Amino acid sequence: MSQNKAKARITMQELADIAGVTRGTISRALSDSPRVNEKTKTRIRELAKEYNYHVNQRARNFRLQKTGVISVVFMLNIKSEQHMSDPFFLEMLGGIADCLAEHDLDLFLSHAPIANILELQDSRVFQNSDGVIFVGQGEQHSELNALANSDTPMVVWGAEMPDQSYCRVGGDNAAGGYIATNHLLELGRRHIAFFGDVNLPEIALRFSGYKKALKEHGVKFDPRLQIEVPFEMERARDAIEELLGSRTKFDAAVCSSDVMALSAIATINESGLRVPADIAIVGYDDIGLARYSSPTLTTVRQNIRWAGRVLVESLLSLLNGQTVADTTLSSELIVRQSSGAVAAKKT
Amino acid sequence: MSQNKAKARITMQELADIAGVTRGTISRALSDSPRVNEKTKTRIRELAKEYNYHVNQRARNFRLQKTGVISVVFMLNIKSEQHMSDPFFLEMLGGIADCLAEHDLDLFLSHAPIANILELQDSRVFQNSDGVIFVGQGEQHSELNALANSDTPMVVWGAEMPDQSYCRVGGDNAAGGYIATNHLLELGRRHIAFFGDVNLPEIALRFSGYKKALKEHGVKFDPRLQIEVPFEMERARDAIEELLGSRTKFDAAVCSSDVMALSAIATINESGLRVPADIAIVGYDDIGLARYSSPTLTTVRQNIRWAGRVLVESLLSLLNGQTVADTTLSSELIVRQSSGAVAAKKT
DNA sequence: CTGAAAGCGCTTACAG
DNA sequence: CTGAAAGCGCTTACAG
Repeated sequence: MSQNKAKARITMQELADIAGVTRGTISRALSDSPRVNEKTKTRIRELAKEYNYHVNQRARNFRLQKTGVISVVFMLNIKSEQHMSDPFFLEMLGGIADCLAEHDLDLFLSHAPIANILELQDSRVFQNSDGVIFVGQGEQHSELNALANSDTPMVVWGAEMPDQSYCRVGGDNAAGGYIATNHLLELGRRHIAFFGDVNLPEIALRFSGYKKALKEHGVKFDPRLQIEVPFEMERARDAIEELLGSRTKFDAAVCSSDVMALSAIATINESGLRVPADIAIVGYDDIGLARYSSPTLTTVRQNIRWAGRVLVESLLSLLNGQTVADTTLSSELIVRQSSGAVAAKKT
Repeated sequence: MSQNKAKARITMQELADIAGVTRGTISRALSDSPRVNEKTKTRIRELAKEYNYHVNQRARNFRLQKTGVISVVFMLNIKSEQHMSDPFFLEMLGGIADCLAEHDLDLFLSHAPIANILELQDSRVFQNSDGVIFVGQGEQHSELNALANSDTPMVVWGAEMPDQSYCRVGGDNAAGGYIATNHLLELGRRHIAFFGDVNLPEIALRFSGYKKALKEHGVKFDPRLQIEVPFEMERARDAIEELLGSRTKFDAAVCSSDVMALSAIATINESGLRVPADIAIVGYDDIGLARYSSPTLTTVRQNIRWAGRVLVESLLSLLNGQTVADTTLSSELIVRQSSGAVAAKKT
């Protein structure tokens, strides 16, 4: 803080004057260079402490032409009005932030929904950081490719894509969609809806898993049960209410996120039906709240916090000039009450 | 991105050479200084576009001795293991981020729980930013005072304190505690528990409101019903289970956050009791999820996103050298199902 | 209206 | 082992 008067920050030159050496020596001593005398080092370190001197990191970073900052861009889907406050994003952010902190890196958060990420190229988002983590692909896979091809150090959370130029970390979405659907089929459900926007690559893969499970169980896919439910809560309600009102028969739903599942449960309850007795629900993500909702949520677990760590470590390797392979995190079904496999302890 | 080869970034000097002027003129033209010829300005702007030149914001900020960054420090309570992923924090972060974006400011997020904020003085958190927003006071009111007294530009979300040197924005906690308790009393509840850690200034004020309401209704305060429930979910469950196991009679609870309330509801359900029939619950904050839980949550609304904006605007005024008054946002009771005032549409 | 020059606070090859 | 000097990419008084 430059305005800090009480503990006015001293400059490297000033410390050099006090120590009777040049800035170069101070700089080397404080970065523990082998090329400076141990005695001098010790003396300088002590003086630094005494005068409360600390290297100005901004000047250092500027000189070094690096920022010490990693940008995180959440690819909020504009159409579905997803917010930063979506628990999935926030848990991911937590994992990323913790891991960056361990590496002594700062986190720059890009906020607003982004129409075209290529426009970010000239913004602070890119200029202020050493690399970028994209969470989600939105519908901008080709733009992400373009960025990666222009040598932007970046890593992307999302679905595996053909012709993908960027380093990707993501869940096994096809398997996730499959195990969720399979679980419901094994519980005897036959009219299973799929809630989610299949224009998003991850959701499309889950949808393929859903169809595969149906097929294996000899259940014919009913297109009326594929609902493009948006991630945003209010709009999710509307979509689900519409389905309920349509009288299309369904006894279960595979949702694209836990938030969507919670929204579905609330909407279903209001219509007078019960979860899981009338309609069984499986979520996706296993956000912290999933185990605390009523009923508790059966869901496909993505280890979100760990995913955040993998994203960071992958990016750092990339920045170190290493080649980094994609990572696919396995998907695991967490069985709780909402799918009807476990008896709810009264309700 | 310095590594960006495909669209190699051009420097101001290079653009100056191209334009046949000096850097000074480029600088002035691009910042729309009245001291440069309109024709020259237009020409330079066009060249900038043609050569894809954009002012290096980091050099600019360095030169200007400002960062264009605001730090946000969440005063996570270590004891109660509160996480960044707490929806309250995240919604607050959303409000702050949106408002900062409008002012073209970046957001630096400090992550880890902080034992002593004075130690932050020499970290990047402070060095990398023009000002700091603290969300919560934790138990470090005097340290916050010390920081403010050393001229750190800062603003704090929290409770009004005597001898407070910093600019504060916060809810009306005493009123909030009062209206929550009063609501339950008017519904006929008489054994109302208070869940929360009264060592935190905000919670202490809500607790005073709780006691005031009890007194007005002639209900004697029962210390066994004041439970130091931590914010963290797992630990909240433990505390609530203990109360349930103790057989201390209670028919309602005022909670210190919605997350705590959701935790309480889940715990109560598991014990075989029902909300609100057996135990009525009132939360605090009105997080997004409050209206989607089952039962939906009666809660004391804090307009969190707006609060984020007020924090930012207050800090910016401070940075402009203005004197900024504290802000107390009013508290409003949002009545939903969990308090038993509204009939749940079946359960 | 525009140029020449200093300087923000560091780091690091180059000498010695 | 340490110093003198250049330079990261800008902005802005000071001249003219």
